Amino acid sequence: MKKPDPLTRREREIMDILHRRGRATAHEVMDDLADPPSYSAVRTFLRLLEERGHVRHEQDGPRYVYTPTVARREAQRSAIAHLVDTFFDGSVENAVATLVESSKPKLSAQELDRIAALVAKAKKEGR
Amino acid sequence: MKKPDPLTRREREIMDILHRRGRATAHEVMDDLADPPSYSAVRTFLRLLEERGHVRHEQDGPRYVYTPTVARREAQRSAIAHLVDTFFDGSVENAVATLVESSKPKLSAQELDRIAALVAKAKKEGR
DNA sequence: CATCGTGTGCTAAAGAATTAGCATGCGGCT
DNA sequence: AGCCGCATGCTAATTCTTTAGCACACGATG
Repeated sequence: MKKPDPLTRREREIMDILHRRGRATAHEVMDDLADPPSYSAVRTFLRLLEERGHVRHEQDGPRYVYTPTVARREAQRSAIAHLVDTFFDGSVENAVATLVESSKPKLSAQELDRIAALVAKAKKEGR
Repeated sequence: MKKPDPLTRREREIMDILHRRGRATAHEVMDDLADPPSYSAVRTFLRLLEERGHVRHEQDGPRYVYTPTVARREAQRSAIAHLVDTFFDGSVENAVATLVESSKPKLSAQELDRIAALVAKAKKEGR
């Protein structure tokens, strides 16, 4: 069972940064915040997030480096599931369509080929 | 110019519901909330969201029906952009891969064909 | 070995979000 | 007409977020 434990605005922002970077110190998180509060405040959030199990830290020399506890793969999956459900009426097809069409910079021929290959592979495996 | 005007937790939840449903009354929004507050509170949020331009209402008989002001297409695009940036390192290709692989129920052969067609079309147009 | 720089932990004040309650209006029914 | 049901608008209190400040530890440096 999961307990959603909803994140607040700042917490969400910080988690997004950690997901984007994979791992980060308090300073790095702060640098990535659009409208950062004090260093002290950032650290408080990281500590809180750790207490609630969203984040873990490891010591790197004198400082802490934080990483999300949820595996990247899992985080990706659930983010995508939420997106498809919320904005695409559950239709993966529509989501892919928008993804491919509205991506910028435009996808290169190579990328499109790789995507096509991947779709073909899914089809083969699907039967 | 855009002003982010960050949404709070409840506001985000409510906007998500509106995006999912397209349009909804206060009661319907409330029904979709996992852990709903009072009807009164829900209405307050809708009023606030309207004041800040996220939502508009039209009168339907005796009651208000709310819809997001941002066009669905736009909302989809920006949600996707954020997702790709946050969880896929900017790689549309990776996002599509995860989308196709981890979708459940699994995509049907028909759906995969349509996706392939759409990728092919993008390729043709891209040159 | 004192001092400075850079790290952490904790705490409490300031501010924003979240919530419920009350007043009010309108239409239908008896 | 009076009353009930259901809608809205507004406001104020509570609760949770968000923030900064202070105390302390450790290593490097002069």
